[in-house]
Amino acid sequence: MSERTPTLEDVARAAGVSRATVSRVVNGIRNVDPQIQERVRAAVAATGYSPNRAARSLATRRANSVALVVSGPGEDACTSRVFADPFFGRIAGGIVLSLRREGIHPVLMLADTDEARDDVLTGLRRGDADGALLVSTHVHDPLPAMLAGAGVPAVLFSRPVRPVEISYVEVDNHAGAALAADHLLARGRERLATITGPAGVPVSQDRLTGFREALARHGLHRVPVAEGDFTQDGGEAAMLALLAEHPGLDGVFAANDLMAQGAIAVLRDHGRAVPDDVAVIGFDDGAPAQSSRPRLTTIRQPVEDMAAEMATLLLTRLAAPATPPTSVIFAPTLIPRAST
Amino acid sequence: MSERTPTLEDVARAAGVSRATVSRVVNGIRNVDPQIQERVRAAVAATGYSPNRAARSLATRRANSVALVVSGPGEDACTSRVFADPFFGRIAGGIVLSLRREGIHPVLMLADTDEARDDVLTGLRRGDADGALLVSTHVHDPLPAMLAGAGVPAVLFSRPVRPVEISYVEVDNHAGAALAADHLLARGRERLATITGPAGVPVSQDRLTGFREALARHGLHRVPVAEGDFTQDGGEAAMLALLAEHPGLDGVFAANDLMAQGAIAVLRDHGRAVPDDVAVIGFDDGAPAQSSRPRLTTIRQPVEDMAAEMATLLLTRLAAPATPPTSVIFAPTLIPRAST
DNA sequence: ATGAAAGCGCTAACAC
DNA sequence: GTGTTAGCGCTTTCAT
Repeated sequence: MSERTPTLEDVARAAGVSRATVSRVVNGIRNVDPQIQERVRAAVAATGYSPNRAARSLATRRANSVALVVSGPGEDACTSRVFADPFFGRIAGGIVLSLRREGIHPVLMLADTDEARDDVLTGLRRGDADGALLVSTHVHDPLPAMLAGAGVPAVLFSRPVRPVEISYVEVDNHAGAALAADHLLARGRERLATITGPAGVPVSQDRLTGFREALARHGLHRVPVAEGDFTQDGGEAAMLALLAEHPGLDGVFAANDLMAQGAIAVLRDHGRAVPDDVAVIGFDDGAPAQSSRPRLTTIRQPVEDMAAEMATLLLTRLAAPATPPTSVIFAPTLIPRAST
Repeated sequence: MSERTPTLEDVARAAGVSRATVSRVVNGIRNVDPQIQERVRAAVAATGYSPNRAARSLATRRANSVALVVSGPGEDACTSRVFADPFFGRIAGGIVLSLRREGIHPVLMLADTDEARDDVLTGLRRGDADGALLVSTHVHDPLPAMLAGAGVPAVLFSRPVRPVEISYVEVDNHAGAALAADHLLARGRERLATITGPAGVPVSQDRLTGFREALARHGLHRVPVAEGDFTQDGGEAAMLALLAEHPGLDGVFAANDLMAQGAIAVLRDHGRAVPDDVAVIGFDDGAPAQSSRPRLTTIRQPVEDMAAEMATLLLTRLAAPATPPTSVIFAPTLIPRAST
């Protein structure tokens, strides 16, 4: 009838052994007589024992948890919108699923201001979590460097803008863009243009150069470029600019799906049928691509797999702290749909 | 040069007082001489002290953290998609922001299978987290009842299907639907129809009866109804059915934005201009509503505020465990855009 | 192979 | 007001 949750002590008493022995069994340490092991296991079941995290953490000096930190721009309105980005959702899902196999749950942190970043860093150094999985939407995010500097084990989604000694996962953006170029060309499109992400972001640059180089291999040089910002509105504006300069274009590669959607909307407004008059291809293959009209041909990033790999990389690093930073690059795939 | 993080003991020594006094100052407990308080504060700053969570939890028997549990259907593919739902993202954002003021970060848990639910419950009972914020996408989710039964403090987003003694926040769905009805009528639409969410879900039912009753007040009875499932595809199918039966309709209320988008796509495919021929209004006001073409008129749920309230309710309950379950209902607002 | 005992860093009675 | 002291529940040498 006691409300107290059972402790090691209780199990030990029930099994007629010492706390140390129970601890060994619970933690799967060898050198315990099989007979005793059995007795202890029975006692654990009988008492309904389950180890206390806090006590364990205190003794081992490990939190046994990792932080999932979202480092946004901090423009207030955007702050909570970061989470609403389906892209983040896919990452979170992949991470949760992967971490769960190890029985650990991520702690959600938001690093959207300098103060918040300091708090996150302080917490991590103090050991609130053993390491961090970082999703940065901020171009010049100082957090990766801060974490690396503080020696906090961390893994990024996407290569940092400035080289930092830190692990990360990334899709091969260059190859993905080439896939898009080849696909448009294979569809017989020749007057191509592209809508890029914000300049200065590695992802944008890689997709642009990948696209350009693939076209160059086919003798196409000087492709029209308009800069977007990865939002639908940005895509619309860029498409307008492109159309004004090159009314005869017949194929567009947008550096992400949202901008592709914006481009399609503008094209339709200007009487261009997609894909009959103009073919459009995006990048990501998130929910927007699958529900847009027409369904969007796109370059798929295996986001969930990448997120799972982030978790794996971090856990590996935690298990063997000497492991040097590692990066894993994933292959993109072409998903042909109705927009090309 | 020591790598050890400073402890209370270190601060106490530096300030020339006892651990207890430092603890009091750190925890803002009165009855400490202002002079000494000052000395302690200085020592804290000098040593760079920051309290150890595990030790504190062990001593207070409180984890000082809350769980954010997502209880999905467990159909594997859907599992990680739960997170990709922008709706969940908005909730998560609101919760993180609200919790942060208290210096606490939510622990993300996924309860998508019976086993996972048991694990979550076990962890919560053991005190891994002091309480739970539950977002359930599962219609007949057993978790709310499990939590209530185990006496775990919890707050739900949305009223549970079966009445359970548990706190929750909810938008006034009935009133929201009435807003939609009144708006369509005010726009001069008279041949109305509605696309509902899955039958059996309180949200669906409330929105349907709210819509019906508002129309009835204006003398309109027997409005055509088609059941959807809150997805865009479901909305498309429902719209097709509606159009087949009632080709002359001039206004549609979809129980959420995604279905409204599906409806718009189908209407366009069938040569109906929106809003000229048919006005469409949705519910939620998430990202889809703001980026669809035409921009979607919708009923806004203040999701972020609701999420923040969830956190507040839980923290209140944790501070005063005797507090009975409370529910807070939020007012929806009409957001007129281009689709009506 | 097992047990005894010393902490891990903090809080909370209780004494003064 | 402040200090002393006894744990919180677990891991981990160190003996045996």
